[in-house]
Amino acid sequence: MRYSKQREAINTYLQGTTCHPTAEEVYEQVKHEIHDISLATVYRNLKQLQELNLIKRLDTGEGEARFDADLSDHSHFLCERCGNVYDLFDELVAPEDIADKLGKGFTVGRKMIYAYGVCDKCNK
Amino acid sequence: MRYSKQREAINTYLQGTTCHPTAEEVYEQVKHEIHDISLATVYRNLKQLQELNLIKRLDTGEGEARFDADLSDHSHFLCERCGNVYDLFDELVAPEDIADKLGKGFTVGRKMIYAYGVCDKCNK
DNA sequence: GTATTTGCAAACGTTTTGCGGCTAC
DNA sequence: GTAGCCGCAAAACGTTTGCAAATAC
Repeated sequence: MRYSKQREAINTYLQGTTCHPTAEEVYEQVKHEIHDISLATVYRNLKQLQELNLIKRLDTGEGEARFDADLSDHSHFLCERCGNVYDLFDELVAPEDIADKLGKGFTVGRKMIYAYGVCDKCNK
Repeated sequence: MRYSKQREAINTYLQGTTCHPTAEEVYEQVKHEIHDISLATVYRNLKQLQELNLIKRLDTGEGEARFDADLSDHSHFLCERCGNVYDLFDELVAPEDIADKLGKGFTVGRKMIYAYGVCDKCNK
């Protein structure tokens, strides 16, 4: 894989944020630095970074994917009122637990946990 | 809400299957019974049934949503080789546990757990 | 020099919507 | 009679792709 300032900028932005942006949001942010970057390039690089296991893709059910550079085994909480996505670092279930419960012969590579509700700020 | 034979057929089909079909698959199946049903009607009714909490929508990250009439609190395992979706009925985490771990003020309504790997049949 | 990446525009697949006609009640 | 539903076709949406020009090395 060859260097490109576009990929560098996308990766750097994702590494430095905890806000789980969508592709569109990544595009808007990186545009501040690289004015003529295209949305297609953002999508292409997000896909490559996923394949290199440098970022994770979150399919939260909102219609558009979100991206997360934090590779630690954690879950996400989506506030249905404000739309914020919160990290939940307590490991809730280990992949091995899931494999055990599925039964003999199953191999679990990864898991995604999404919780939905109302956050503390919106509950006030 | 008014009765319609289309909605009835969609709901009946979903209640009677455990295969987590996509909208397209629901359409293909229900067409056996109602030959001139349209895909738009399937989508409209799937959305209504969701809103009535009669079915759940699964966003597995495959690009298309799947639908599940089993409302019990369970998880899903997707085999990345054969594409099958398996139910996992052992309750892995309770919503209350998640709320506890998020902290004071958070309310968790529902959660979705998706595990990915290779199933017993494909592992042979 | 050449293989990879880019921006652009067009295409894609899934889902939603506008509309005029039909149906439940 | 009328509000809600239908089928159809077109639009909308997020995402991917084909292409010729630019870039990394």
